[in-house]
Amino acid sequence: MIERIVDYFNLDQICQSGQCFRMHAEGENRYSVIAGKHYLELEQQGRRCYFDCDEAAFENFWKDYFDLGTDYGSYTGRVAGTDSYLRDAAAFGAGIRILRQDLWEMIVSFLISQQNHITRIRRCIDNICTGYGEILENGHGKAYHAFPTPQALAVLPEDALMACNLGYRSKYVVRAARSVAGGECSLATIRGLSYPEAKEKLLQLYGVGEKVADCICLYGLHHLEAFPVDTHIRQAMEAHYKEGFPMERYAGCQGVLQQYIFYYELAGNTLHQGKRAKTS
DNA sequence: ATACAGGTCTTAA
DNA sequence: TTAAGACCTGTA
Repeated sequence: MIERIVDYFNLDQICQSGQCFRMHAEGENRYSVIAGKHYLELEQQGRRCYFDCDEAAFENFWKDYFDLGTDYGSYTGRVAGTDSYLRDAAAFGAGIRILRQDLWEMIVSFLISQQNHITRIRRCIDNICTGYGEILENGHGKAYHAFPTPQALAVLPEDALMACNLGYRSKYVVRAARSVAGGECSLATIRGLSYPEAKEKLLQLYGVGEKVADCICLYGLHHLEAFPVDTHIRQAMEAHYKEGFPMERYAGCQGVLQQYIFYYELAGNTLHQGKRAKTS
């Protein structure tokens, strides 16, 4: 068990921020995460965070995964004092981090994310993992499934994943798997590219458009200049940035700010609706 | 009930 | 180059 004091780190916010679909709430302040072949349970009490793993696993994997070497105050500190909306959003989601997730997992996850609710995205991903992911065992003897490899999905018929409730996204995922397994799309190459180059490569995958490519760049390659624009961000832009979002001012960390805005729109609105539901 | 969800592709002008 | 339609399915 590793204990760390962490600022700008909030597991509940990270879990709900819509970037990781394999992090689950397990109980009061407890969460589990599966990433690659790794499994972790962790718990947070205020600034104290307890990672249920040994020193080596923490130092070699989880520290990087949660981007714990980065001071997020260096991002929030750049927000213009006059931009009260963005300051509110950054304060609201102050514990969010851009996780450093696996590229292949992000390609599949965000192919599935299109025209979909977060709750259902999670279920879809659970389904393909239990259906096609390697079975592993954590330190406590509990079984879990790794994310399916490109090879495991590449051999399926294009509509096979409709059984996992992917709907019309099934063919996107299977074709992406074939591109990667067949070598036309090299993950290793993409990892070495700049943001514009990586995005261009990703756009060649069937089913990957502007928005999904940006999500993959942001969460799977940690290109913080990627700024995915979805329906929520679009609405926020129309409401608060009619002249356009100041990309130049925030050059190099637009993606982090996008995440604050996204979470603020999503979780902020949910809270709002919750209040309304109670009074009506 | 029913519009819409962390969009993209296809087809038609 | 732009614009409408189709697409699976289940939440809100």
